Amino acid sequence: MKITAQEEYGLRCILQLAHYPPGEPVSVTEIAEKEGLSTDYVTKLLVLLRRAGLVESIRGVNGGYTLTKSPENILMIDVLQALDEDSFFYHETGGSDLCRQFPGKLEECTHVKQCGIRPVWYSLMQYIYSVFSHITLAHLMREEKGKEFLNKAMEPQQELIQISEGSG
Amino acid sequence: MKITAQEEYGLRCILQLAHYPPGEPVSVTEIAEKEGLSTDYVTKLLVLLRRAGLVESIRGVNGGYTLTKSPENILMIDVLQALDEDSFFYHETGGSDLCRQFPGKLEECTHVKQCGIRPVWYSLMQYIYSVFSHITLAHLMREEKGKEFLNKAMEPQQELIQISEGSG
DNA sequence: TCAAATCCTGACCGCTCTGTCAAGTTTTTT
DNA sequence: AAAAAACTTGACAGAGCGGTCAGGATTTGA
Repeated sequence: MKITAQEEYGLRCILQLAHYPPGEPVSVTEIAEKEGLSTDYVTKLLVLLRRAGLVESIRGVNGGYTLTKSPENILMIDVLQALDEDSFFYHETGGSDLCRQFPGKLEECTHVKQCGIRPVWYSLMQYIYSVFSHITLAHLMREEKGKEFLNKAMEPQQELIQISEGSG
Repeated sequence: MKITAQEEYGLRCILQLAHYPPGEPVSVTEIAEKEGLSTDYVTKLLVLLRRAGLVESIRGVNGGYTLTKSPENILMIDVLQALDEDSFFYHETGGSDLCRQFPGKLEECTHVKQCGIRPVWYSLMQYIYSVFSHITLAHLMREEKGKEFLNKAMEPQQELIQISEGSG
């Protein structure tokens, strides 16, 4: 299980933008310096975020990037999805969609009917999706200042699957 | 965020072994057929599991692989770690270890002192680690038979970080 | 109008991951 | 012994990811 570089670095870049007043564009050069990344790479990441409508660009001298919404209204889930369309937690259903990524070569995935693994992935996926749906850029900024919010965000938001823990 | 192919397929293979009585070796050929994978690939996966001490091999005609412990005593966390040493959730500390994977080029990671992102990764990591530490191969087999156990396994096992959810 | 600052885009290179191939070793059976 | 069934190992090819490069377009300011 891996976090991709695009997710990590892209999230850092958009968080940099959140530190500036709305309407004040921040140049790629500045973000790159602050994060220790190349300007070309930061550009690539911001393009992904722009295509997702999370940031917008202003060209020419004194141009740069700004958020399209206030940090309170930008969800971590949307940022991560913009940076990796095939994220683990981004599968709409608990059905065969989850199997499609690792099909094997059989006509039908061996596990379609009696799979013990898929429900685990699915529950985990739901949980992660829920957590990232409750965290905004504003939360991350508050966390930077030591104002922890995570305990609340990490609480499961729903019943997942019926309990039935018999003896060993 | 991604689940690697090795994690997915390796987990499936060891779960196949769990379906057989202890001491009865299962050949690579048989597992490969059941999962729709090539024998060479299944071999590669089982070697990883063997090196981690989770399965053992018996050579020669009528040989194959068996579990080294009963399914009740094989944890999903150990299987996944055997299949991907660099898993997201397998970082011992919440310190700079988590940053080391995505350092950027600065002398010191920009985020060492005031990082709003790392605490999120760390909390999530702890949660996932905890979940996988409570799920055994026996659980997965019960799940196959429709005896759900997941709700209990998905419950957070500990306080994560101090609550402090102020307004907006 | 020219230079500078800035964003835009696609091609590209190297590395890791995925999965295969090939040659070899061990054990059983006949 | 010889053949067959099985595991062992390392090399390797293709695809995808991570990150760079080069050339172009837009805007501002002198």
